Amino acid sequence: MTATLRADAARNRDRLLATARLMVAAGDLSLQLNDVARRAGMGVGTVYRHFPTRRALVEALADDAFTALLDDARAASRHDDAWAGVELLLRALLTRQLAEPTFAEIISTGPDLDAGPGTTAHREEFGRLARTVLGRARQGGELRPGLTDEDLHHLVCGIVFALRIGAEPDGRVERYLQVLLDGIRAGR
Amino acid sequence: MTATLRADAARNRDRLLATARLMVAAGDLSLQLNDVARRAGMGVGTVYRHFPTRRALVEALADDAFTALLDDARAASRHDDAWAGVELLLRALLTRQLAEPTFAEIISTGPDLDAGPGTTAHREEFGRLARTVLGRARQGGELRPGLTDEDLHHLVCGIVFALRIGAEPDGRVERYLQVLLDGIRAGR
Amino acid sequence: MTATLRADAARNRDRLLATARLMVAAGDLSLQLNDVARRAGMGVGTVYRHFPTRRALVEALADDAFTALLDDARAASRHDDAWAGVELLLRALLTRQLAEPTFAEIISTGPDLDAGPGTTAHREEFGRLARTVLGRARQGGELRPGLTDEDLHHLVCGIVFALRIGAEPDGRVERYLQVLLDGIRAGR
Amino acid sequence: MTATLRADAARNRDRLLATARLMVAAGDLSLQLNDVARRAGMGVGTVYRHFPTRRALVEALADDAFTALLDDARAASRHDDAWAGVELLLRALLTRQLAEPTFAEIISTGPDLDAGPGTTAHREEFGRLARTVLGRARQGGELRPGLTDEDLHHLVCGIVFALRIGAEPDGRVERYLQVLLDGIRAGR
DNA sequence: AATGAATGAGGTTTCATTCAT
DNA sequence: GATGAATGAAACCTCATTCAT
Repeated sequence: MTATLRADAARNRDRLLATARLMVAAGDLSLQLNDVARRAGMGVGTVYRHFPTRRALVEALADDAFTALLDDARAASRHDDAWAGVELLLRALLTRQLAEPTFAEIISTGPDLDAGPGTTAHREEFGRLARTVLGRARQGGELRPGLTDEDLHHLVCGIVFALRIGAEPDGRVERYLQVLLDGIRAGR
Repeated sequence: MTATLRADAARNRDRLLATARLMVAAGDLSLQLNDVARRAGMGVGTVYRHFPTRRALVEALADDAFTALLDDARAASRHDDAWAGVELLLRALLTRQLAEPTFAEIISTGPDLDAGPGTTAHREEFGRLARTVLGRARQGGELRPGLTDEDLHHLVCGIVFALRIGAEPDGRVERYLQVLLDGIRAGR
Repeated sequence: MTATLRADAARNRDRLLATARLMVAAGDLSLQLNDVARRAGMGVGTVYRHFPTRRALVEALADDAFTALLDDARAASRHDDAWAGVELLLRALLTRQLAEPTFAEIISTGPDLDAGPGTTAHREEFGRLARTVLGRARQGGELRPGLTDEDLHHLVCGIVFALRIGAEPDGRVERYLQVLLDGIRAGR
Repeated sequence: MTATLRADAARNRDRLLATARLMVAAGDLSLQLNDVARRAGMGVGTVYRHFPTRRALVEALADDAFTALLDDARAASRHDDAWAGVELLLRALLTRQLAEPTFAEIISTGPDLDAGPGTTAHREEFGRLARTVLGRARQGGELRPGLTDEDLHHLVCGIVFALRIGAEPDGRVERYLQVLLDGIRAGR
């Protein structure tokens, strides 16, 4: 009984997430809960039960991307070459945002703001991994002095923003990323 | 006669702009027209007469900054040293946005979107000046190859975005700007 | 479950229609939706949910009258005497409009104009029935030649208009109707 | 001095009337004073000075038609044949309204309603003339008994309304007028 | 747990009229 | 007399959220 209900609920949740993902993919980042409900063919109440807030829905949508980023970051932290690690880390932070706009919304926001526990945990874990990766590069003198971990985080988010403006031709991603990497590399 | 009347209208317009500026300074970028009216102590109709649209108000607020930027850009285009010109240009584009968030909103948006004629003219003029400045640097081989004028425009807007995230301590502006300048400079 | 809920919604809809009918009866044909909401003691949103447009409300109000007219027209089309059928038809078209001003509004308007599907269907059905009734009279040579179905429709609406002007004493309805009937009858 | 001013004022008044006539001819019967002012290239205040009310403007626009109708009515009253007089009168009442929609608005309204003195005088004069014309026909037994002067007035306005509905092909005016004339003629 | 109708605050917009200049 | 900016009530409509069923 309860089991069946839970299965139903889980199915609903999945359907909601799928619908929301479609909307985001279609360029609708507003994710108004009424809207999501209608397109998912459910009552608004159901949506509010699963995601009491737009933010909660966004975090749920972003979760996979965040998890994937953590994997990337772990790989980066295990890389032999410190600078290669930095490059892997930043590239991952960049491309995960590009692939999932809701994740960009979450990650380019300060840590506070009524985030769910999962998001907060993810964020902290990412902070730790980034510290590792960037710390190695700093110790090796490969990272331009004066740049904090937050600086790099923000700069990558800035690149994401830059890429969102205007059309999306050619190799902008790679081009902008190289600009950033060259800009943050120590020395000359 | 008409002059005096217009003086009144101009005074109202100025008061509206001042009120709106206060709101922006207080962090309220939404600039809802009825809100502006209430805070300025005027009837809604008056606001709508002067600024039929939020966009119109934003453009009016941004106009001074845009004009100032054009001056900066002209100065940059006259600078003896090509690279110094680039630096002046980008620094101006950055700091004018930081000083006036409404200007950032206008300038980080594509050229189309129902912009007023003044804004469009400004934008075109800026495009010309930027072409001059960046063209010189390109010819001198000082600019990283492959970067278009638009790329640089977008990258600066990205830096603005990066700076808006999180608190605003220390010399972040200078730091990020240097990262950008180093990243876009040609060669080694 | 859903049934009960819908019962509620239906009750609200009915209350709205009743309120609107009172307003019309009181001579207020403007039927502004916020007004209706206030008088019905409901939120505006509720009204807009049921009737997204003044037009939708008017059509709903007119619907009963329209249905009744169709019954009348069917009866007229089955009458043995062709001319009696014409008289029944026109009298019904006249009196239904007098009884329900919103119906007069709908029926005296061209067929196009964003009408709901119900209204359009009614209108078409009425057109068919009228064609039958008037066709019989024409074939029997009882209808003044040269008058189209539309002419008669318009003339009846004109009589409605004539009756709306000035006070409403005596037997004006009957008097004007007889003028019309004599005017459209063939021959001498 | 005052003379010059008056000349100016008169010119303004004429320009306003001309503008309003254009608007009416273009199908805009709303005649919002703001609108008229803008199109006439004058301040609203000027319009309000000349025509304190939409109604005042409408009456001014209708005045010529009303005067012309009085001439027609006088001619009708002098006609040898009583019934021909009736026909002239009603035809004039009909066609003057068709030619000048503002006149239709005035004449199809009850006599009271804050009408200006000119309009009231016109209306009374028309009433007298109509009484003469129709009285003669009644005495000759040519007018269907039971029809009052007001009835005929209203019926003609009804025909105007009927003609306004739908497109305007062929000889609708003549057709509807004949229906009316046959309908109101006495006997069989 | 699911539903979706109801809510109503609050935004945008129009317009007839006034009144300072 | 002429001007037209100012007014603000009031219409219109949307939307996030609640809650009865």
